[in-house]
Amino acid sequence: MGRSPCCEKAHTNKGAWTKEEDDRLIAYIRTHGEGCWRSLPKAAGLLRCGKSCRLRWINYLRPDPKRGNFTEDEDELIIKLHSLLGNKWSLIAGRLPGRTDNEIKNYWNTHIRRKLLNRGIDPTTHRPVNDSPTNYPTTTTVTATTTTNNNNNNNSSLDVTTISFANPPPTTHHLVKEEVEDEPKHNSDGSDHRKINSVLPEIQERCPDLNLELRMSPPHHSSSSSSSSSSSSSSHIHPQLQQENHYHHQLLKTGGRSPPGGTNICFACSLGIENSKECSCTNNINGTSSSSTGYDFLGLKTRVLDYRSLEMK
DNA sequence: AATTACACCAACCGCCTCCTT
DNA sequence: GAAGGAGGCGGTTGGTGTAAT
Repeated sequence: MGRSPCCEKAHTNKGAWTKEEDDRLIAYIRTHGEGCWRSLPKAAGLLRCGKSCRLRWINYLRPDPKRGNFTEDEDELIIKLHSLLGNKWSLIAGRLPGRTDNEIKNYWNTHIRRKLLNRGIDPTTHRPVNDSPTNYPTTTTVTATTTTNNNNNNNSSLDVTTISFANPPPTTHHLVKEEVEDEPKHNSDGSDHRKINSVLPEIQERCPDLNLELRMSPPHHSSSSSSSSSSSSSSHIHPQLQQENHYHHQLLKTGGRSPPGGTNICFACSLGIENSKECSCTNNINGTSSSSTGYDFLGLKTRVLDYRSLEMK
């Protein structure tokens, strides 16, 4: 009946981890690296479930510069991401460097929910609490309207498809209003924020409360002129990588907006699942996947599970 | 000072997805 | 293509600390 348990429950410890257990786990992973969580406890001499080891490592033991209180910027970013992604804590965490899904989930449930309720916003729907749900369905009935534009003067004639997932609600939502008010503050560098912004005015007029507008484009080739700064493939990559840290920092300041150059990525990449089979994006070619160079529709880094790239010291 | 209520968060549980055979 | 295993994810629980009465 049912699944076999992931471990021998009768012979495993539960509850809080002791210092000794932590030390053993750290020592083992430092020596052997992550992976094979099922066999890890036995190999490390731990009476713990493999899942428990994984959770302990990811959430608390792995090297991580960021612990402690969330900043106001992070708050707002989480709210925005949650309005777009829902309870996809791992995806949200992937866009908050140094934060874990569990941490964000807990923080959401204890702080942000209350914060939104105090603002008069339903934390689930991100709409005003007194709005009737019958005015605009929140789930399932997704009306995807697509429009295809042949892009002006590009030789590649990029087809950009805009998909609208939300019905137009009757009232203005103040959360989005905040975003609109914030918008001009961060355009001083002349970067390609307009790629998003050019779409936003109409969207926000139609659907000011929940922006699920996604831009889809054909596979982006390195020679495409969509990247205004450079068209050379390999020489184009490294400067972007060099700017990664800068964008990570800008991310929290801007609340996540398009990077300079406005890289086109596929829908899968935009959701941070660029390695999935849904990915039709050629950013993956030559190992330069969008996880290292791409940005999603918020202009946020699409790298997921950043901790994997952390080196053991 | 004692008791109760509340807030926080680490950890567990079960389901889902992906990968391998 | 099917089955099983392993890892990952989201929801939930339970222990602990703190504030309020």
